[in-house]
Amino acid sequence: MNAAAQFKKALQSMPQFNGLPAETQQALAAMAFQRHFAGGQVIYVEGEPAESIYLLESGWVKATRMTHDGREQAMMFMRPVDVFGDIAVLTGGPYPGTVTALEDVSVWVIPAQTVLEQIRRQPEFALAVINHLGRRVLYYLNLVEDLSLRTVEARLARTLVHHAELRDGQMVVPRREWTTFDQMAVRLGTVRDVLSRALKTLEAENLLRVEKHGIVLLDPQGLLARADR
Amino acid sequence: MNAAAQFKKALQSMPQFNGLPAETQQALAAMAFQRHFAGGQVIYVEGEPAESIYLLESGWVKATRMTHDGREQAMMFMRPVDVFGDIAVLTGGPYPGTVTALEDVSVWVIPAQTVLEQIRRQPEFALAVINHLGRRVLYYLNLVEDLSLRTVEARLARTLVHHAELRDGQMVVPRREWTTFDQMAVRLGTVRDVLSRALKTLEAENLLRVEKHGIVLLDPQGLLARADR
DNA sequence: GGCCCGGCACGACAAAAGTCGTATACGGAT
DNA sequence: ATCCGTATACGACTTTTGTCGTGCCGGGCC
Repeated sequence: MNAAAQFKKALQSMPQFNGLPAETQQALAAMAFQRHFAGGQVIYVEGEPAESIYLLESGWVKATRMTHDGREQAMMFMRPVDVFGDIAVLTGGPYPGTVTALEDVSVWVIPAQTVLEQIRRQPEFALAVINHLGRRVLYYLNLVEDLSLRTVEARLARTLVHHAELRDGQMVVPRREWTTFDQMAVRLGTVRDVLSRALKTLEAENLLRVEKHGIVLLDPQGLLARADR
Repeated sequence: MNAAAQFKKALQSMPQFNGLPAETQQALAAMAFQRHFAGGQVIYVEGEPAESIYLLESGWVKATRMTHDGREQAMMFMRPVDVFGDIAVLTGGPYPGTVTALEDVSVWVIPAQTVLEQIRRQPEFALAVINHLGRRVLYYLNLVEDLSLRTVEARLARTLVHHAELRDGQMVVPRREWTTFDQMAVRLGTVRDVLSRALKTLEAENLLRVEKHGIVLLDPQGLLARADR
């Protein structure tokens, strides 16, 4: 499969960008090129001028912000297929956060100009972008609500249930190589110690069990009950 | 001045929506109608199906989310001229938060259909909407960072400096009728007591002075120094 | 004037979140 | 096997945030 075809396939696997006009797909594919990053590598840094949009084809990344004193808050964790760098390009500003590869990733890099041009040209594409941005806002609304109105324990319970998968009859949140407690804490907007405590608390109540390959949710119902407050 | 002209004037006073194609302005104006709400009145409730976008012409409103137990977090405070209800319409879902009039307000109500149609028809308009949504995301990124990485005191210092106006040689954050400590607390994502304490602390350090007509910033520099951490 | 009520001050307390030091476990490199 | 670095465990402690009760103040209203 040639590069353009591979790119289109990735693009189409995003619900929002499925069914775009052929011309748009073609135009984007023509200008996109692939890049690879190793785990831990920084893809771009907050404040850097935005020259391109990224389409995440494989591997996980995180977008974060940091304070001068080193505390980090994850804005998003992303997995294939998702887009990042979009906000900066579409508002004409610098990147608003830093994106780091959590494992080996491959991305498609699309020049900002190409995207903006297609938005002008293709109303369907513009609508898709609008829809995509709207979802982003919804996501952040939820994040704000979470951070402001819920305890770490509640956030934890909530995201666990949300990310659980069914594996031989059990609800499990699988653990990846890069899923350290530190990373989980960054995602929840806290620090490792606090996360660890919350996990212990829930474990003590037989709501879940922490194993090396993942976190087994023994009582999803009970967890949901803890997901408020 | 007739209604359509008045509407267009309001629309143009938003930087993002200034310079839209005449056809778009006309189409929106043709379908827009005006409504008024008294202070304290709810304009729409979270979860309600979204049938229209609102253009805020006069008065302040807040968009909030609440927990079952009554704690409230402001997503945004808005003043003329701004738009709300947009996210729901553009993503095709229900309203993601509740909007309440803080004082007497007048708004223009624009049917969802009209907006979506113009987006399809006018690339310029689509771009403006995209830009607008991008800014929304940036705003929420900052809010997330604030809530997660800063103390109430730092958030307070930061928003005070940010909203201060110069009045006869002094930096002042004017106080409106509806600006109770409770509302300020909702904005900062905390409760009145905590806000009150933070205010006292800063006052004790001669960084500001709380007066009935507003909060005087005695030392904006010093406040900025407290705006981190 | 007297009354009521919303808004706010203040102090005591409780809970949640964050910090720190030390200790243990495990996996990979030498 | 040993060494070493990363990840985690655990307990003590501090800070921040949230809650509660009481009480004061000032404005509107009868």
